[in-house]
Amino acid sequence: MRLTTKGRYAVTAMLDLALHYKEGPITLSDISQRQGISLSYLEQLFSRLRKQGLVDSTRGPGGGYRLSRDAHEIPVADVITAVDEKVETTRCGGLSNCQDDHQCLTHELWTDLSRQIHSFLMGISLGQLVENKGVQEVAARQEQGQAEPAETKVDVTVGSGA
Amino acid sequence: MRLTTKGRYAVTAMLDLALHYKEGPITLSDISQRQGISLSYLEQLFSRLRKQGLVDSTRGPGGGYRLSRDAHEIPVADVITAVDEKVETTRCGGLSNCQDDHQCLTHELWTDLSRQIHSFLMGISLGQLVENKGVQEVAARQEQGQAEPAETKVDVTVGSGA
DNA sequence: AAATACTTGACCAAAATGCTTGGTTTTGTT
DNA sequence: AACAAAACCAAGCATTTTGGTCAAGTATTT
Repeated sequence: MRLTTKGRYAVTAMLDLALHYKEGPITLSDISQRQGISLSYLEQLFSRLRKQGLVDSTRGPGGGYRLSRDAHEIPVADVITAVDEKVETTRCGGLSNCQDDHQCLTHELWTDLSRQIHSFLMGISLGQLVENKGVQEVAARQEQGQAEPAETKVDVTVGSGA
Repeated sequence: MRLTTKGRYAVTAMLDLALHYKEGPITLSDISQRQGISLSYLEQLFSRLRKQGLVDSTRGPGGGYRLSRDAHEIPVADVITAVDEKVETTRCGGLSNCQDDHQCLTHELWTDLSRQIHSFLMGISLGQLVENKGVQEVAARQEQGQAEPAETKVDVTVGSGA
């Protein structure tokens, strides 16, 4: 599980898509302007995202991209793994290159961690991010504006709030 | 929070250090041979790790590196952030470059996620990884060898096994 | 037909990666 | 004192990845 700027671009673009879900197909030009990502780089990213079935595309005038399913059904992990090709160059992958136990063991420790990170990101959907932030926005507006009924307060702390 | 191969090398090396904690100072040559990482690359990484106070060094013959504190006191997040320089080129970081709400909002969504990942990795220590794997090793040996009392069976599935 | 907008592929400069080389210091050992 | 083992340091280099440009398509709607 890698997490580079490339993945960030992809997640950002997908979040943009989630935010404008109701407006029908969104063009890459729109995303490019709103998020400050070059159009052609977006094209590369969305080529991958489409092949992974995360987005649907509509061609022709009025066309664009749409999330293939509800934002809550799209884990962040899927977006990230879609854009960076799996070149998981594990040193002792195919070959039995590990003489002593140590190399294999440490390697396993890493993959163990990697697996944990992956399943953590599988548990976070685009929908959750949007919702969390949406709730926060509303809460902030309520605090600034006037004290609305505080029943809508929701615990949105997913991590441990560092 | 980035998560690249560079961070992986660092974590792997630190895990190696944790595993051989009792043997006194560990030389980079040892780590290089065991983990298959080039010596000079290790030097670069450990320069950062030392400056961040994660390891102590001893020079001269018989010298080497040691974890500066117990492996349980070293979160994985610290190791990773130590080695990749913070070039967090946030587009609308210092400048008020965000015209419309959308750009800022999506940006916030990303940093929100990034924060969650960071705090998640703050919750995992090198010691935990070693311990988890240690338990697994023991369990595996018990299964392979002979049916020992099954009370020692422990659920070590931390992720969801993706 | 024409405009729109996705698709594909080649290509490219800049940056990061992982490593090499060649030192210098420090320090224990002989 | 001489030597060797190790940490330290810095310049440079080949490769890959990033992020992007350019150009030539193809499909769809108006």
